[in-house]
Amino acid sequence: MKLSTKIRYGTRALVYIAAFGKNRYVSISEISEKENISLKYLENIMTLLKSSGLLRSMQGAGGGYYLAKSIDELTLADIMYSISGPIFLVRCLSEYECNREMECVLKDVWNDVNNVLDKKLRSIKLKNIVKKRKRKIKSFA
Amino acid sequence: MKLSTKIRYGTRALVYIAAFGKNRYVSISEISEKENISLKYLENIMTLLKSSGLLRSMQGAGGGYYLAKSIDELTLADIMYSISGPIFLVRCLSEYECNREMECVLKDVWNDVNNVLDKKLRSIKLKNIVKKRKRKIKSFA
DNA sequence: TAATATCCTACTAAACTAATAGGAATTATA
DNA sequence: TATAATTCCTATTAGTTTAGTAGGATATTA
Repeated sequence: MKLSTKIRYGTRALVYIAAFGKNRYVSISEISEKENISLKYLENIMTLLKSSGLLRSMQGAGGGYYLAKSIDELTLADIMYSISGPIFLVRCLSEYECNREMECVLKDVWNDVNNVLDKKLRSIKLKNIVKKRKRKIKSFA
Repeated sequence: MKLSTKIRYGTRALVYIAAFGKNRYVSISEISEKENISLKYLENIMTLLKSSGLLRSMQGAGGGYYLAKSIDELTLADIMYSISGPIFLVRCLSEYECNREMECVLKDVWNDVNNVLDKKLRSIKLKNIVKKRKRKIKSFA
């Protein structure tokens, strides 16, 4: 139940782009430097975020990444699912293969927990995080 | 974000004991057989549950395990924490070592998610699960 | 003393995580 | 038209974690 570095770094990258990438492309090298994340590793992560449609990109000098959707639309759930696939606490919630269904009550229980988690993740939008960030920076000024 | 087999098996074992272990010792071999879990592996798991105080045991022939607390008290959170240690989605929620606190807003965000998850897990008692189980078995009768 | 348990200490194969490496393709600009 | 800056693509790898296995010591009952 630990978040992977991919999810943590990926979220930071998206928050960075959301905060500093208005009307411009943000390069991996910039994010890597400012957020202190290995360039090459971040590359892998950006690829995931792009191929699941959260980011778009522009190649070549002056190029970089930009958000594919509005910051009011993108949620933590989107980010996590893009990077690690949909979250199912137990496999039987997605695939079928349990032969103990008669006796099994835990499926419903885990499903319940899963839903609570999912709902929470969906409720946290990139916009909220960026706002929070601005308030925080201000309070230090 | 998948539950480990230890957590899944451990939970099943506890539910089994809660359901069938009134006023008697339940052996690992019985649980192993009825729940289809490798005996030796289950042994490891039971040790974890015992050493964190959820189970007590009696050695020797006729011995086995029994709940150390009431089924009204034991929650999913207890079970998960006993097996895998306290759940912190990100390390900075437990240990100290982040040098980016000034800019970091994600700590609060993850903490928020963490709390929601924790609260949910604490709300699900072994008693609820056993009740659910009985209802289900009844409905098949 | 035999059978049935837990208890204890190790070992191991497979999968997953967190990177790293090298270069090809694309684009802006000097 | 070079050159620099960028994404894109394909691999490889070291380390960690997971899921399980193995063998025997110790305790208890009958």
